[in-house]
Amino acid sequence: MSARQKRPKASRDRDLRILEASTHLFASQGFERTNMSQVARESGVAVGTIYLRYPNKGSLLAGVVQQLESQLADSLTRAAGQEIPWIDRFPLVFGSMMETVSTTPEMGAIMQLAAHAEFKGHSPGSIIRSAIEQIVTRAQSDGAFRPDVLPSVVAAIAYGMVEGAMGHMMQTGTWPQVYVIALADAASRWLLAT
Amino acid sequence: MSARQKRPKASRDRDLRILEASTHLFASQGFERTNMSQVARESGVAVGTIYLRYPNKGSLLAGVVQQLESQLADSLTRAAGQEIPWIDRFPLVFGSMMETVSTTPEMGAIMQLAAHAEFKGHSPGSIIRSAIEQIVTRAQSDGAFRPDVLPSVVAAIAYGMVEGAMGHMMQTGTWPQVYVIALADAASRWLLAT
Amino acid sequence: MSARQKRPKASRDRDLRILEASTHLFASQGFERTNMSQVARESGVAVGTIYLRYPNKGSLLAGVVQQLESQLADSLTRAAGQEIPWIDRFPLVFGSMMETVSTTPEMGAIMQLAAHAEFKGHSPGSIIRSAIEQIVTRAQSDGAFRPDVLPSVVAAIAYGMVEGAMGHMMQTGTWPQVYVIALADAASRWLLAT
Amino acid sequence: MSARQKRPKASRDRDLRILEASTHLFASQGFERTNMSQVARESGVAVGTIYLRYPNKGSLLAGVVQQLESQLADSLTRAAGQEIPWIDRFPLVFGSMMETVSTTPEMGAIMQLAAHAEFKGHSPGSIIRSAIEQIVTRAQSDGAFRPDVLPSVVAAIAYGMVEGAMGHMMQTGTWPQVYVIALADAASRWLLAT
DNA sequence: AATGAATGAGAGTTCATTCAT
DNA sequence: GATGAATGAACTCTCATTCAT
Repeated sequence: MSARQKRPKASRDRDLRILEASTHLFASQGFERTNMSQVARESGVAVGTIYLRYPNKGSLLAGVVQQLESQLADSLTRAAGQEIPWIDRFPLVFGSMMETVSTTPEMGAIMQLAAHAEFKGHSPGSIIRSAIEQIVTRAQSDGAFRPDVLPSVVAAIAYGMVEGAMGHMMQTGTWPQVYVIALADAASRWLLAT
Repeated sequence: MSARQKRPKASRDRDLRILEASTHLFASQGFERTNMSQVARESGVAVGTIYLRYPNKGSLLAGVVQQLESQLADSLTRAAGQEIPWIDRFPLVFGSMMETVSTTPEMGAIMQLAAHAEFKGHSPGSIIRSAIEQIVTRAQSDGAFRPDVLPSVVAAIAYGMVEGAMGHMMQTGTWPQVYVIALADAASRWLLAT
Repeated sequence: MSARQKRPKASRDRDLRILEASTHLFASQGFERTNMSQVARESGVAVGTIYLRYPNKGSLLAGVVQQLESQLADSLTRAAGQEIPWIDRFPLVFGSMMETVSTTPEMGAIMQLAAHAEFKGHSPGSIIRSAIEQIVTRAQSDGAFRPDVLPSVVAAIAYGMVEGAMGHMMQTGTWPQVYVIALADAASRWLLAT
Repeated sequence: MSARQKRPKASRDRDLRILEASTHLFASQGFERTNMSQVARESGVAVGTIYLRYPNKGSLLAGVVQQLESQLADSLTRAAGQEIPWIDRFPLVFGSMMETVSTTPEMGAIMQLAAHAEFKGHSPGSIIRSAIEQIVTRAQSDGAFRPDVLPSVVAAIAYGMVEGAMGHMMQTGTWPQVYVIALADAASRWLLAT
């Protein structure tokens, strides 16, 4: 048992360290200014080891982006799943996102870099947009949201709203709550069935 | 007089050709994959000539971004200045933006690259956000918009909405009008004074 | 006895598989483009196992070259040993060489790579040249060949003739028999005692 | 005049220095062990400058090979053009080749490396073979050579003879004259019309 | 004896920038 | 002002070799 697990564990540790270091470096320096030697140094592995997991620099970024997007999509879906009136759910949903972003400062920066990555089948932001789309669809079938809006278009615009708020927040340092209120306000008036 | 003007004219032509070529190349290939020789070749000038106007590659991108943002901000401000009820102005405002973007295909791509540029005093998107902010402020003082929303926050979120729509449109190829309707709908319900 | 032989047999199998795979890969891709992982994969052994037999990549190539040269030298010596008039022996000798080369397509390619190998005591081609030299010496002492030619020089030049023919044949795809006739013709006139 | 020639001259000097250094390095170390930094250092130019003339390492070797082959083909053609009986021309022809090779020690080594190069339309050795082929054809039409041998096949085999002699000479250090005599002897008996 | 994950030095190539013309 | 040949630091990626298991 210990023999069977020792290698995989060390291996997973390495993987995590590589991903962490990449996230940090890509976020703080951007894609091009980050080089593989830096990632190796910060991960505590050799350059070649990174190439054992990721065939090239672009796919390393893809890994980072996917991980962060999944994380954000999860917190989003969780917040949207609570059984309380939607008018009260909105602040929680947007709050969870803004909070995830403020507590994971890399997230905002990484989202911007997505264009570089080699995404195998999904483009940047698509994981999150798809999560939003599902939430909207369900809310419509529950009769909570207006039926005359297209979930995919709502998802695209709502994702943009959050990104816009995120960007401004990170630039100005404004208190997140301000955006949560504004976002929840906008979304309620826009989407709730009357 | 003619002597004084002849050169400046040729000079301005050169400037424009450099900016056009850069816009095209940055948009289609991204920042890093575009090199100064390409820009020189497409502009019909020598590499050194570009360096007479722009101290480095980053500031060339900054010039491109600034030009495009100003263009977008102009069309936005013009559309928002028409003296018709706001409920009818919204489709025009968003329509003008979406149209500018669809007819200037470089615009969407360039916006994404902004992170690389050396901006002297204003960060990417700020020209547009600032235009929106002015429009909102004026609409509030006219009594047309709810007074209880912060113009700067509205500007950030609204800018995001358009970006989100733009991105989705460019990815899926959906007809712009779909987004214009959705954006105008969302904005009216969110912002108009009741 | 069976216990003592079982392992050696498996071991010899492994050796052969490594040599076969190397021959194939070196011949088709060249020395530098062939890497040890490929050899390991095609041999069905681990990388480390190859290093148990061959201290480094160069000596692996040396092994391959030596094996092929010995094979060619054998067929040469066998053909030259037949008890028929030399005038009839020449076509057989050159025919056997050209045939060995055409039926072992790796041979030609491998000969070219020899420069890279770490040869312990004999340089590329020397096995074959030495076989030719012996044949010439014997033919001279039998009174069949002119006595006024230096066997070592004849060997060098004759080896080159075959190589030249081989190279041309592989490049142009000409029928081997054409070269066999030419080679036998040249050699008879050059070497036979009158 | 001086203004028009100054740059090209400096440029041609550079080209020559690059070619010289490459020839020397490829010959003494082989293709893979020679790296572009070494070539740059020995040429007295920057690495990038080499890439201004040759798009990659392979084409640099191609340039070297072509230059040397042309040189050898020239000396060959010149020697074969003298108006003396063929029986006396052979020693001169082979002598010129062996001499070119002994005085240009890189030549032998470079010939072996040819496989790596990117040849635009002609494969290694083909320049020389083609020169030999022309000589044979003319000698046949002059009635000096036997008409029943194929010039292209003779060229391939004769080229091999010289290569074999060259290789042996360089390995054993034997006096070139020994090979010249043997080669001329072999060629006369093989090719001359009786 | 056999394995194969890990290593890291070293390679070829690019390209922003300079400056003599 | 305009040019573009020259520069060389810096990058990503490869792969022979090792050694703990």
